[in-house]
Amino acid sequence: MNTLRILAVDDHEMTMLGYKFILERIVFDDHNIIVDTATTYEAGKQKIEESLHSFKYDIIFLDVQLFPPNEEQPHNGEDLGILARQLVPESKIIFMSSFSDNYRINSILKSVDPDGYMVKTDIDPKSLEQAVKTVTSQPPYYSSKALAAIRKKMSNDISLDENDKKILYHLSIGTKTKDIAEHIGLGSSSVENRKRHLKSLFGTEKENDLALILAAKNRGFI
Amino acid sequence: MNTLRILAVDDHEMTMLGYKFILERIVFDDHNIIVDTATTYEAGKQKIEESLHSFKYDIIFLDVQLFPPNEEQPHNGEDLGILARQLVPESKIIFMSSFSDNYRINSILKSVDPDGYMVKTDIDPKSLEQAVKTVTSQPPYYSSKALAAIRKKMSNDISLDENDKKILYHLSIGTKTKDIAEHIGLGSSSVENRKRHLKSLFGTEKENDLALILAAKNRGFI
DNA sequence: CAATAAACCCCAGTTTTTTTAAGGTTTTTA
DNA sequence: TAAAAACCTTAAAAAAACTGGGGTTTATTG
Repeated sequence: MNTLRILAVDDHEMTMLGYKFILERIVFDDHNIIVDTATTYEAGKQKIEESLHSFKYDIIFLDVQLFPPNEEQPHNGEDLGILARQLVPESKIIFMSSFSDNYRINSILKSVDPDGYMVKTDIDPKSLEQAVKTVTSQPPYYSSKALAAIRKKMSNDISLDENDKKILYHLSIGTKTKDIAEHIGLGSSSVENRKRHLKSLFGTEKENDLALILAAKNRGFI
Repeated sequence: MNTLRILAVDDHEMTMLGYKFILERIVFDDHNIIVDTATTYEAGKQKIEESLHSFKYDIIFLDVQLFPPNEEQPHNGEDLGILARQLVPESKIIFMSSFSDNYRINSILKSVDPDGYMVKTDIDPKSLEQAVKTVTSQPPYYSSKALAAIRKKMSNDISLDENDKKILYHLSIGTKTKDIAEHIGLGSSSVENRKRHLKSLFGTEKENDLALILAAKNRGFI
């Protein structure tokens, strides 16, 4: 009878409890599942550090958004994921995110390369169980909506450099062109040129920024 | 009692029969599953065209390799997929491939964007059933090894243009540098430059082509 | 509604990147 | 051991990207 140790980090106490309840009920070979929980970056970090010298977590569930989306966020789930990868590279990491925000998904898949990614609306007892089992035997596990986003990205051949991606992202959150120029260290006419170029890539020449943003969203870039 | 119509195309008669046997046994709500088969591009094409004016196939399974890998291949599974997409865009297409050849996977995901992709060694009654169900309700379905390849691709931030990809591909199949130059319409010193550039991107400076190829394979480009 | 700011467009000059050709050295192949 | 291919360096040409300026249009805002 082995023990499968899971750490779940989510800022909502109640959803945490839900996860714990479901996860510990999973029947998995002759495994005994124990779930630790944390609701903040700090607490999560501490749990992981403590585990270093005793048991190590087999699976770490991380909420991307560890704060209400207004206040200053010193660290988010992505940071914790990067940290966890360094400290315990053998632990499987599964991200949970409320929105299927492609830009975020893409970014996390690159920075952390988690063993699993679940969009919250896809999460239910069944998918959780599937995630745990898949991740331990043959990762990765991506939930249905995550897969749909990944599919979009894989199926289009537009390749953008970092600056183009940043421009798209900033456009989508309403940053002004002149401020975008500052952010990425380019002159504003360069940004204008790149925007024109992007619009031609996405087939929205002569249209407004909204059309560009929508096209980029459809293709999985934002 | 609905009918779910499936077409399976694979050049091996016996595996075809295996698929048919398994697929028709799937219990799926109150669906009745009927499987048509074909063993060549031509036969597959004909079945699809015939279906246009009667029933249409809900799912089309396609083997990528429709020929023994030596002879001249006028058309392969990928071509048939592209054709099927045009003729019956509402049909779900699932590719089956013997090797988890990343270049091929990437190429098919872009050209056809199938609703499913299964590496043959992943295929068994369970995964077939899973594929059929997932693809009809919330595509896509990617088998375990396909997912692993996709994960590699998503998790690395090297972005190559078409020419670089082609160079990598040709290197991997042993095309000579001077011939590569012809193929992609560049001078040979450009190809040499690009190769140097690629080697630096993949961290194999000053090493031989094999090292580059291996690194590119590991990152999911070939 | 007017005034201001931002966005947009076009141009011309500059910088950077990519391609190319040529000549010589090393490695592979036949 | 020749011949072919690959490789490297260099310098020049070509292409692409960036920049700043000036003028027009569109949005914002007081």
